[in-house]
Amino acid sequence: MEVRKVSEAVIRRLPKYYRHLLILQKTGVERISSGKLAQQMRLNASQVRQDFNCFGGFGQQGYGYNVSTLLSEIKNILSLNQPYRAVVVGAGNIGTALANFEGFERDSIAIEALFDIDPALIGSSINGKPVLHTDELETYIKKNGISIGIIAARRSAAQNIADRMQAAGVRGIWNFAPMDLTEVEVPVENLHMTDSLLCLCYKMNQNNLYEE
Amino acid sequence: MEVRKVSEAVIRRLPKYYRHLLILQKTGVERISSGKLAQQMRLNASQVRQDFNCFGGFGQQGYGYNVSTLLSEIKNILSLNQPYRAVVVGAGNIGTALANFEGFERDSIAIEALFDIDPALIGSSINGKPVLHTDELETYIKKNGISIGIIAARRSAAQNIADRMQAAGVRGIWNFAPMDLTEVEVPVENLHMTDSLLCLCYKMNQNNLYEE
DNA sequence: TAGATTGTTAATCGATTAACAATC
DNA sequence: TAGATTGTTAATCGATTAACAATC
Repeated sequence: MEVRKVSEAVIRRLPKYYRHLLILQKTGVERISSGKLAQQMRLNASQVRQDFNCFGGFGQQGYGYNVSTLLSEIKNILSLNQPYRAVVVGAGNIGTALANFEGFERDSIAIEALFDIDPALIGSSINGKPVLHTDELETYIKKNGISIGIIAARRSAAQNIADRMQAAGVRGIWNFAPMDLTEVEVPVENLHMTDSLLCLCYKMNQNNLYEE
Repeated sequence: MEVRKVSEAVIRRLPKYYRHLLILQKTGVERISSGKLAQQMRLNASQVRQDFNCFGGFGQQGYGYNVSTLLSEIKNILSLNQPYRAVVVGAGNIGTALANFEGFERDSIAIEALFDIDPALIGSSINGKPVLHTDELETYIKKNGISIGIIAARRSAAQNIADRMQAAGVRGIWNFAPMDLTEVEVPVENLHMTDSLLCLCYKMNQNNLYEE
């Protein structure tokens, strides 16, 4: 299975396929054609086939795709067959919400600890996860084989945290701080909540009909 | 200022311009060229000019763009010159984080109440915002002129909530539930946190160099 | 005026969609 | 075998980038 440059657009669709296939499997659907899948997900059948063929052909002419096979292939493409250990820096609203959220566990992504500089928080725990002083970040990452660093701190601290996470050896950074990190070699996924909300404000005031 | 179909890609860049210009203004920068702005934001100068020209020309040949003017134009494009009242359905992790988050207020977006069906939560308040029973959703939206509905409930409830929000008159929906809403006429912005995390997992396992 | 930089048209690049031969 | 549907190539569409005349 030879993987070439996969476009960002394709990558962003992968979790959607994954989600949808999980539902299909749970519903007991055994096979699905690109046409049906496209219809359900509001995509184009050609696009679905093109997407899958970025990673090799998982289908069978005249039959379609076996849901379980496809699901496990996509799970594999997303590298969800290995566990991930994560830490969150910033035990504020977002950090707390993430620590309380159980949904990542299905994908074997476990938040193991939080870090903050607020003395009132240090030593406490959130959903059973310890809140430690940010000074201990590097040591903890190294000692516990943490591969994902989550930045849920204020903007002004984000770059420094990213640098330190990277130096300590994380393999990826999930950034909630509303800024673009620079000089980071590991992959960064930004999740800027406010940006999304502002896009909504924009769209709310366009008189375009939102009905493709 | 004649506005034609603005592409999704352009729309998604608008909040980033807004954010960056806010910083420039705060730093006391008075004017900026498309070239400089592009460099700072890691975009292309032509792209920057094209983007702005979707909405009319805000610049001046030989000078560039006045930061304050440009900022206020973009603020205007994003329709941030009006206040928005919002409610959140689902007073779980995400709902609580949103209610506690003060960052939206700068943009005059105020979360006024939360809704849930858990009797243990109803009657309480989060960051001064009441948690009400979801049965009261429609009444509240109508009575208080709520324009944004935020869905932070579980997947299985999301479509129903969306339908009810829309019927009650919200002008836009911000959806955190991991599913695609259907039959909604008002604009919907999806924010699927898990999708973003899964994209990170994908990228963490590609041996591409992430260094454009 | 000369230099800088926009607004805008044209060229390029990439992603989506269509078409169809291969084949289960 | 006939029908269905993939994998894949070709066509189309749209977004990004380049180029440059207009003009401050």
